[in-house]
Amino acid sequence: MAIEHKTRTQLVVEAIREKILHGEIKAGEPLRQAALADELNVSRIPVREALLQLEAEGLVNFEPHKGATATEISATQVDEVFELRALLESELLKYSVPNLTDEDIAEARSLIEMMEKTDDHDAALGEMNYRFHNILYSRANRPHTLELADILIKNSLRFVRMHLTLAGGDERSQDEHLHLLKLCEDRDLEQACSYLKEHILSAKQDIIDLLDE
Amino acid sequence: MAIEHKTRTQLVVEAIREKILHGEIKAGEPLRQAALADELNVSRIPVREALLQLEAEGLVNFEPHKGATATEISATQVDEVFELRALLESELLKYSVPNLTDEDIAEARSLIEMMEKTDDHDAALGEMNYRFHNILYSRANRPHTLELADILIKNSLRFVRMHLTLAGGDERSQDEHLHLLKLCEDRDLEQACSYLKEHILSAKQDIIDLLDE
DNA sequence: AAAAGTTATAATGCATGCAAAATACAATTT
DNA sequence: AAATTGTATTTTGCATGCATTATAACTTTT
Repeated sequence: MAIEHKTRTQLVVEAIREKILHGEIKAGEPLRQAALADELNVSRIPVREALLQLEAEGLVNFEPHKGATATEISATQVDEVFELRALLESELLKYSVPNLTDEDIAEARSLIEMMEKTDDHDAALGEMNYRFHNILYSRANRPHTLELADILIKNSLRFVRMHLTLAGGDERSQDEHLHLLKLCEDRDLEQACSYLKEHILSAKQDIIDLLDE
Repeated sequence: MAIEHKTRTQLVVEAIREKILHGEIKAGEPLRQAALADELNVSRIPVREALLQLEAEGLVNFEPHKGATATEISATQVDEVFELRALLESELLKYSVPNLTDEDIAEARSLIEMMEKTDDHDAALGEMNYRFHNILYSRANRPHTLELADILIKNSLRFVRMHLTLAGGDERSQDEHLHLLKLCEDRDLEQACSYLKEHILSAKQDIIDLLDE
C-alpha cells in the first residue's frame, strides 16, 4: 500500500468536518478564513478550498463576499435528508445483497459486536455505525449512488451521534442491525430493503422528536 | 431586482461547465489550470476553485498533484446516473404534483410549445427541457433533493443533447412531455410518477444504445 | 535494446500581499 | 431618537511568485 500524500486542503477539510460533526463548531456559526488558517497553521488558500468542498458536502454554507457558516439544521432538513437516505440506501442494498460474500457478512457482524462492547458513546460509535452500513452497500457496484449516500450519511452523523448518546436508541439500534444483517445473510432482498427503510425512518423520527424541544 | 455581483470563480465555473457540456472539452481531456486561467483572463486561483466545484458536480475529476480532467462517460455511468434520476425525480414529482398551480401547468405547457417551434437543436433545447422538468418539481418543497436532481440533470445534459440531436428522439420526447403534463394536470400521482420513470429510463436506453457504437 | 537511475521540465500546491466588498461604527441630519 | 450619510475596520477575492510534486527526456547500466 503506497503511502498517501495528503494535501493541506484535504487535511483542513477533515479538520473542519470533525469540528462540525463533533459540535465544536455549532450550526450557524461563521467560519472565518483567517482564524481557521491561523489555528491550523496554513494560509487562507487551503482553508478557502476546504470550505468549498465542505459546501458540496452540505456541511457549510458559502456565500460570496459574506463568508461561510456551518449549515443550520431544522427539523424539516432532517426529515428530507433521512427520506433521501432511505431512498438511496435501500436502492444500494437492493443491488448489493445478491453480491455480498460471507466475509462481508462476517465483517459486518464483528462490527456489531464491537459496537456492543464499546462504551465510547462519542466518535468511535458513529464511525462503526458508518462502516457497518458501508459494508452492506459495498457490493452494489453503484459508485455514484454510494458517493451520494456517503455524503448524506456524513451529513447526518451529527444527529446520529445525538441520537445514540442522548436518546439511548442504542440497544434497539443494535437489535435492528442484527435483524438487518440476518435478512442480508438470508439474501431476503425484499425484506432487507424494506426493513432498512424502516430502520432509517425510525431513526429520523427519533431525531425529529429530539429536536422538538 | 438587485444587480448580482458574480465572483470570478462563479464565472469560471460557468465557462468551463459550458465547455464541457457543449463538447468543446471532451471527456478525459486534461484541464490545465494555467491554460484556462490564461484563456479566461484570470489567475489560477479562481480556476482552481472552479475546478473543485465542478468536481462536486461530477463533471470534473480532480486528482491531487496530477490535475483535473473532464470525467469519462461510460455506458455503466450513464446507466447509474439515469437510474438515480428516475428515483429522485419521481420522488420529487410525488411531492410536487399536489401543490402544482394552474400557472405552473400553463408555464410548462408553453415551454413544450416553444420546444416544438424551436429548430435550434443545440443549447436552447436542452435548456428548455431542463426548465420544463424543473417547473414540475418546483412545488415539492424538497430543496436538498432538488439540488441533487439538478446536479444529475446538469451532468446528463451532455447525453441529452446527443440524444436530442442525433437520435431524433425529438417528436417522441415531445409526446411524452405532453402526456406527462396531462397526468400532472389531472393530479394523477401514481400514473405521473411511474410514467416519468419510464420517460427517464427510456431516454437512458436510447443513449446507451447510442453509446454502444 | 530494455530497465533502471538521473536530470530537466512542467504542473500543481500554497504563502503572501493587495484590491474590492461587506460590515460596524461614528457623525450628521431630520 | 430614528434615519441617513460618511468613514473606518474587517473580511473576502484574487494576482503573483516560490516550493513541491509529478512527468518527460535523457543517461547509464545490464
